[in-house]
Amino acid sequence: MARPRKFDEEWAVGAAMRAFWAEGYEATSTQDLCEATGLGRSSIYNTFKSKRDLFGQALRRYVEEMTGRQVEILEGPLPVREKIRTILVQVVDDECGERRGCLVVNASLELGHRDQDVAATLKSDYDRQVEAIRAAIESGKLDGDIPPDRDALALAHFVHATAGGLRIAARGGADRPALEAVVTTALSAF
Amino acid sequence: MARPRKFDEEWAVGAAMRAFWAEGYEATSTQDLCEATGLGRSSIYNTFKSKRDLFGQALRRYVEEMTGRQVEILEGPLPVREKIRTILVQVVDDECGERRGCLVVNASLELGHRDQDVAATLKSDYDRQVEAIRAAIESGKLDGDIPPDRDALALAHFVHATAGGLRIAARGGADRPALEAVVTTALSAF
DNA sequence: TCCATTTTGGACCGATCAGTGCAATACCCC
DNA sequence: GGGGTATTGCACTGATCGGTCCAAAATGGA
Repeated sequence: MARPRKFDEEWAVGAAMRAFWAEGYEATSTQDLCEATGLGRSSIYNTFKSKRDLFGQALRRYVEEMTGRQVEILEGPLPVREKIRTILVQVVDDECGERRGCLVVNASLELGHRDQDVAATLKSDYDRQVEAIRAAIESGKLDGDIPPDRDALALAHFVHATAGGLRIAARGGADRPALEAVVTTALSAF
Repeated sequence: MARPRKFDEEWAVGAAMRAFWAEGYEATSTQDLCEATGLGRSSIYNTFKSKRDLFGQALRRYVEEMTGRQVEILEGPLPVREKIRTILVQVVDDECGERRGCLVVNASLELGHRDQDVAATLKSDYDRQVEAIRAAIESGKLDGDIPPDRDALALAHFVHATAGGLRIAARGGADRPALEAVVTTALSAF
């Protein structure tokens, strides 16, 4: 009936996600998006409503992948303290090694306060992460790994905040030993 | 000898600081800076080398004021746990109340990885903050408020990271009870 | 008062921004 | 193999970006 697409939309969202991830929203121009996806401007604007819309899809893709991976760990077989340690160490490795940062953290600061759609995505991802951590801690109580009087929800918020704090600290100049000290100290709160 | 300035340079840096603080570096245009400072473009470029240079001065002003205030608390008369609590609660109030955020956190993510001068300012501020916290904790050991076997430097990195984590969490949608839970939990690590 | 010197306002610069318009293209169905 | 249709490349838009230029204005010293 008509000329078919030369590209896969899902793949394009992934490529855009990596571009936004590396440079941030404002710093990624539509030209950058063309180069990252390999598409022309027309194809991008024909497929996505706007740069903002494409970012929204990229962000949703990101949280789905990343938080999904995190939930896998939290629902896995490790003792709960090891689950938490794994998550925090992953952040440290991320920031010290490939220095990729986190699209959610970047988006929270860059757009969270002025884009309703982004804010909603971030909030629901926040809730999902905290709930997964809380559930893992609760089950840790049943295993006897966590004292039953500890507030699981508070600990979950705490773990999540610690992960964010590690990322900020790394960006602010903290080196790996400093970050590892943060992880060790955070775990001592359990 | 020559025509005198109609404005105070220090005041202009302060006004620019507030503009960058509210909107971020990229999102604050030179036009915004003119309006915030009340100066014309010529005056700004005659006084400061560039937008980047003005930002550098604004950032240094910010860390001097903010970290100075924090050091005052840390060197004050409170018991050390109360010092830490005060600092963390101040972050919570900041984020929940006036929602001003923190220029250091914003700059870390926006410019820390691509501006040498900014990175150096951030790193030296990081070191200054951690050192002040560490010193407070050490003196807390002498007072018997902190067990002497705790690693003061690790705790200092931890406190600093927690403050950053609170800010990220707030931007990501965490409400006040969640942030207060983080503070309480963090203090339980002492 | 007038000169040397600096600041000031505002026009202006080339570059780049997000987004649009359109003609050429390439495909599927008949 | 032609006709209908969605996609594609690319030129183009108006706006805005950071930064420059220059003439007019304003001052203190002579």
